[in-house]
Amino acid sequence: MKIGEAARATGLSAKSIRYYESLGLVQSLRRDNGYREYDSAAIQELNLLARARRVGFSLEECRYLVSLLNNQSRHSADVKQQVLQKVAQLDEQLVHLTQMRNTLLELADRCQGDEGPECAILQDLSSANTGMRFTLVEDENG
Amino acid sequence: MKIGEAARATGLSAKSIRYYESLGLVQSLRRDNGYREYDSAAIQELNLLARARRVGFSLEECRYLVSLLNNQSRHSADVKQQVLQKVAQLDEQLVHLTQMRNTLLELADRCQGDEGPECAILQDLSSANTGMRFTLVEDENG
DNA sequence: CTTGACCTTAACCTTACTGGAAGGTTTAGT
DNA sequence: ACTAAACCTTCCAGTAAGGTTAAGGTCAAG
Repeated sequence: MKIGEAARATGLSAKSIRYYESLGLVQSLRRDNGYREYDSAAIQELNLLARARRVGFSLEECRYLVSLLNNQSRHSADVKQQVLQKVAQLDEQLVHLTQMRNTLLELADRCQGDEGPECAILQDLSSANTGMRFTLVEDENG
Repeated sequence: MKIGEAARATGLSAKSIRYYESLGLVQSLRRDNGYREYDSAAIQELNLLARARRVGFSLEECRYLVSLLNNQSRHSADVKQQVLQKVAQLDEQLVHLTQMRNTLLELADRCQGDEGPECAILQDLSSANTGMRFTLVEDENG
C-alpha cells in the first residue's frame, strides 16, 4: 500500500502520516523508488492513531497506546486506565465549557439586543472582574 | 499604570498584553523611558480581552468586541448576536466532547482491565473504522 | 554601589497539523 | 514516443495563543 491508499484506508491525510512518521509514531518500508510502503501491521497502527486522535488522545498519548499495541506482554489494565483517565479529562473540559456557556447565556439575557449602544454584556466584560456574584456597595460612613 | 500593574489588574500576563498590542488589539502610551503606560480606557479594553478570552472568544472575535466597545454608535444587538453565536459554538463542542467521552466509556466497559494482553479497546481502535451503524449495499441495477 | 524588581525587544518552543515549492515516478491516452 | 494527470519525495513556512529564555535598560532601597 502506498501512502495515498493508506490515507484513504485510515481516514488520515498523507501529510499527517508523514508527520507521525517524523515523530517516530509509525514506521514505513520503502520501495526502490523511494515511495513509502504500508503493510497490514502498519495500517493497524495508523488506524489506532486515527481513532485515538478522534476520541481526544494527544499524539504523546497515542505514542503510548501504539507501544501497548505492539507489546504482547502488555496488561489490558494499562490501556483501560489510560482510557478512563482521558474520560476524566474530558469531564473537566465539559465542566469548563458548560460554565463558559452559562456565563454567556446569563450575559445575553441582560442585554436588550436593540439598536441602542447600551449593552450589559460590554459593561460586564470590560469592568474589573471580581469573580463575585454580588457587588460591593459603599458604606454609609464612606 | 505600568504593564505589570495592568497585568495584575486584569489577570492577564504582561506577555499577553504585549502580544495583544503587537496584534493591534490594544494601544499603549509610552513614558520617556520607553515603559508602556495604561489609562483607565486601556484597562477597560484589557478587561474585555481577558474576560472574553475566558468565556471562549478567539482573539479575532475579541478584536470585533473591542471595536464595538469603542464604537459609541454600536447596536447592542450586534454584541448579543456575537455572544449567542459563541454559545452555539460551545454547544457544538459540548456535543462533540460528550460523544468522545461516551465512546471511551463504551470501550472501557468492554475491556477486562486485568494482567492479560487481550484488550477490546486496542482491538477496536486498531481495526478499520467504518464509523457506520449501517453498511452500504450495492444497488441491484449497479 | 549593588541588589532586586521592574521594564524593553527579539527569538525560539509548543500542538498537530496544513499548504506550497520544486522536483521525481508512474500510468493512461494519443 | 510524447505528454498530461496523478501520484510520490523533501523541505520550508505558517497557524493560535501565548510561554520561555536571553540580553540588556531603568529605578528605588539599603
